[in-house]
Amino acid sequence: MANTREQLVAATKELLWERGYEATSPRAILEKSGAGQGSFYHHFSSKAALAAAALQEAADDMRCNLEPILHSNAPALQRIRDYLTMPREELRGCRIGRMTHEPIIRQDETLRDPIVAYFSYAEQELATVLAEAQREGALSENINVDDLAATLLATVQGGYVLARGFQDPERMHQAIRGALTLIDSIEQKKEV
Amino acid sequence: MANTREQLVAATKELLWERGYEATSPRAILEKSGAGQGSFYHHFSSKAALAAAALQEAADDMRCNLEPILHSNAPALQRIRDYLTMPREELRGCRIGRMTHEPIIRQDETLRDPIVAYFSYAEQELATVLAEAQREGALSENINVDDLAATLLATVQGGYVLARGFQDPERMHQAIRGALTLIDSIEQKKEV
DNA sequence: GTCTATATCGAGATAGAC
DNA sequence: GTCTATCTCGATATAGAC
Repeated sequence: MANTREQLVAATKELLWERGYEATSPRAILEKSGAGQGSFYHHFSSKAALAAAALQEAADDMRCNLEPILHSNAPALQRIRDYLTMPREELRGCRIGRMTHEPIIRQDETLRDPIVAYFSYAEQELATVLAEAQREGALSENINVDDLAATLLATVQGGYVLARGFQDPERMHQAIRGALTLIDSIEQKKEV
Repeated sequence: MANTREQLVAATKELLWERGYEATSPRAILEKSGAGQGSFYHHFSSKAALAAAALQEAADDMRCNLEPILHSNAPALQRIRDYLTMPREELRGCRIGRMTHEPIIRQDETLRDPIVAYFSYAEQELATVLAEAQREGALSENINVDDLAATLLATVQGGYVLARGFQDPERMHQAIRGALTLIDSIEQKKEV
């Protein structure tokens, strides 16, 4: 079947999310995907190659989730709030962010590429929307939008870390609420 | 030697920081510590037990680093800034935070305990200092200090994630700068 | 393209001598 | 308390038939 390959990738996406790279064995991938031993190494040269394909897909998925939120019709600062409050699987962690501490990604460029690509995209997009907010007069021109974009991204990533650490989704919500409060505080209200 | 145990723990602390739990093998611990096979299982019943001891020490170390910064003579909000800008090994990641995505911590309470303890301590301390800032008149009473404490902690944890993802320490600094800007923006200056 | 068999290696732990 | 020998298992990959 031509889509055995797809099933391998799909299974790997799930397992990488749940367990990370180190803890995901070819055996587990075969079981989850229903594929056989031979198929694995026919379609991919190694576990790392399969993981790279899976991570690439995961990053693409995440971009697709982000895109409509940051490009809606809402005022720019509202889109930032929408980003912060979009639904997340707090306890599963970020599919991309959770990979950053795996030893492998320091050695294997192809595995780090999707991570860099996603984070670059997200930071860039957030910064763009923040710049729009400045043009709309909702945000002071003194704010460095690149820095703030990084802060927002970090808050979300750190929110996952806290939620995982405490095994409690509320911990991420708390961090997000704090960020929302800060956004509220610096918003420049229009005269009425 | 009585301190073979200590050397096992010290080596494990390093390896956990560098590679995490899954990727740290007993073999590597033995090599790094210079201890022998027998010593390992004499002093500890399992890899998990040794890791728990090592994590506990790491968490204690981190508390010791935090304590003087958050209890200095500086004004409360300055102590918050000092926390944000304290030196960090950006590319190594957080010894505690990096563990949160390891599958094992969902099952093993003894491994999650030091994580929960450290994060609880940090959030609590940050919230206390923020409340002091409110009493000093530097911070609006409208701010929920628990939420903001979580946000700051998350920013640092997320900063590590970004720095690791990009393999670039500057990414954490960027996130921190954004947070500092937000703190500046909400600070209530005293009349002169 | 997929299957089964097989190979190599290291992980994690135990046993019993010293 | 430490050593060496040993055990079992799974991770990762290869080989060659179908």
